Amino acid sequence: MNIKMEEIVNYCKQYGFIFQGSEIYGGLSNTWDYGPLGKELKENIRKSWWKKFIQENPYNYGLDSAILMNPEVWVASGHVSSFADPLIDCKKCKSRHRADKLIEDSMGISADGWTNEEIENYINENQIKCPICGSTSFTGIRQFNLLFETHQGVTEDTKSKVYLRGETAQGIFVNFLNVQRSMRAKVPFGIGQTGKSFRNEITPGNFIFRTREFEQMELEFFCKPNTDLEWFGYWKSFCLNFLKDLGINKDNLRFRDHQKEELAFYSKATTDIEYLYPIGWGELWGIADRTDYDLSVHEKHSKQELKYLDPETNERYIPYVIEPSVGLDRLLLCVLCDAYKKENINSEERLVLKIHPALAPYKVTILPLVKKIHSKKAKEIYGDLSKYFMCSYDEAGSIGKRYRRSDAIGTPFAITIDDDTLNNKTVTIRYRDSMEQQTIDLKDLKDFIVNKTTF
RNA sequence: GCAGAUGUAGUUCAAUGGUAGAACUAUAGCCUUCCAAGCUAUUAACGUGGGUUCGAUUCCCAUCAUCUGCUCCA
Repeated sequence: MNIKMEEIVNYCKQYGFIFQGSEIYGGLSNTWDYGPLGKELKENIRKSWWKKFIQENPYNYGLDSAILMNPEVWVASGHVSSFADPLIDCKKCKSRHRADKLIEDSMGISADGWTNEEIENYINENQIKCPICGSTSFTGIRQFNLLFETHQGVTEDTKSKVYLRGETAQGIFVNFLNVQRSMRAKVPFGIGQTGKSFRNEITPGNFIFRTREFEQMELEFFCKPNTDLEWFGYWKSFCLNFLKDLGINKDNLRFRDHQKEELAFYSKATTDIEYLYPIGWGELWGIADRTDYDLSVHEKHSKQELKYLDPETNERYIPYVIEPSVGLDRLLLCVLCDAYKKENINSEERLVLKIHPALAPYKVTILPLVKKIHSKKAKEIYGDLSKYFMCSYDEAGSIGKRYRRSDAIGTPFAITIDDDTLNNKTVTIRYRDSMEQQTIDLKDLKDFIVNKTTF
C-alpha cells in the first residue's frame, strides 16, 4: 500500500465524501461529516450488509433499538464498572498508568473496590514508584469513563443520568426474547442491527478509523451451547467472503486471533479480520464468541428469565452468542483505500475509484455529447433513470473531462446522448474500469444498469 | 496522553513587518460528434484569540485542528 492517509482525506474532501466536522468553527477533534457522496457510499455499504446478513439470510432478523437505554443495562453489561478506569500520570516522564494496577503490581495487593481517594493516598503514603522512570511524583487520579453521559429530562440531577450506548449489541440482548417470541424464531437464529454508538476513546484518530461517534453493524447470533465453535468458524468465513464479494483485495485482508491475555472479559475467543490500511494492518471486523455471558448477566441483573425453551427437546437454556461486529465507518475507509487507483492513460494520470458497482454513489452519469443539441434529451433520460437509482448529469467541458470526473468518484457507467439517441433511441454506454464502450437501446438501459449494480 | 511537524483560495505551492502571487480545479461563454485539447472572462485564501508595533499573514504567547511517530484501545 503506497497511498498515504493524507491523500485519502484530501480526496474525500475534494470530491464531497467526508468533511471535517464543525469546520467553520475550527473543527471538533476527530469528528467527520459525510458529504453527498459519502452519504451515498455509506448507505450502500449498509444496504449490502443488511442484504447479506438479514434479507438473504434465513436465520437472521433485523432490529433498530434506541440509543438511550436504561442505565442498568450498562451496569449489567459491565461497561460502567469495567471501563471507568482510574488513570494517573507520572509527572516526570509523563507516562500514564492505571492507578489500581500500579498498586497491584508493586505491592501485590488488590485495590478493587477502593475509592479514588484511597488509591491516591495509598500511592503517596507507600511512595509507589513509576515503573518507567522510578519517580514518585504523580498527578491526581482522573476518572476515565468510556461511556458518554447525558441527562434525560430538563434537570441535570443524577436520577436522570443516562448513557449513550457504547455498542449496539446490548440493545439486541435486551430484546432477545421479544424478537424470539414475535418472530417465532428457533435457535439458532440471529438478530442484527446497524446504528451509532459512542465511546470516549483514549486515543481516537487516523481519520475515520477511530472516532468517538461511530456506526456499528452488529449481528448477535444465538446458538445452542457447545455449538458455538462451529458457528464461530461459520461466521468468520461468512464475513471474509462478504468482504471479498464487495471486491476488497484479499491480499489486504487477514485473520488475526486474539491471544488469551487480550481477550475481553466476556469473550472466550475473538478473531479480527484486519485490513491493510495506509496506517498499516488494523482491525476491521471483530468476530467474538461471547458465550452466554451477556444474556446471563442480564437475566441476573434484571431478574427476568431470558432462557430459551427448545421446542424439540423441552430443554431450557441460555443460548451462546457469536458476534460478528464491524464498524461501518471503518469498512467505508477500507472500501475507499482499496478502490483508490491512479492509472496512466496516454501519459496522463487517471484517478479512478474502482469500487463495486453496488457501492458506487452514482450508478450512472448522463452526458450530452454536445450541450446545445443533446442536453434536452439527456435531461429527460436523467429524469427517467433517477427514479430507480442515483444518477448524475454533467454537461460542462469536453467529453473526456467528464469521463474523468465520473471515474474519480467511481461511477461505473457513463452514457452519452448523441444524434443516435435522437434518431435511433440508442445510447453509448462506457465502462469505468475498461473504458470500453458499446451501444445499447434506450429501452433496455434501466434494467441493464439495475442488474449490473445489484449486490 | 506524550514528542515532533504543519496551518495562506477547493487543491498544491510562493512571497512579504506596510493586508498577498501562481498553477491546477471550479463557474460562465466560444469552439468541439466520445477520453483531463484550445481561447476569453470570473469567483476564491493568511485557523482562532491575545500581545509587541504607528502598522502583524509575517515576530511572541495561548488555543484549536491536522499529520507523523510513540503510547493506548471492547
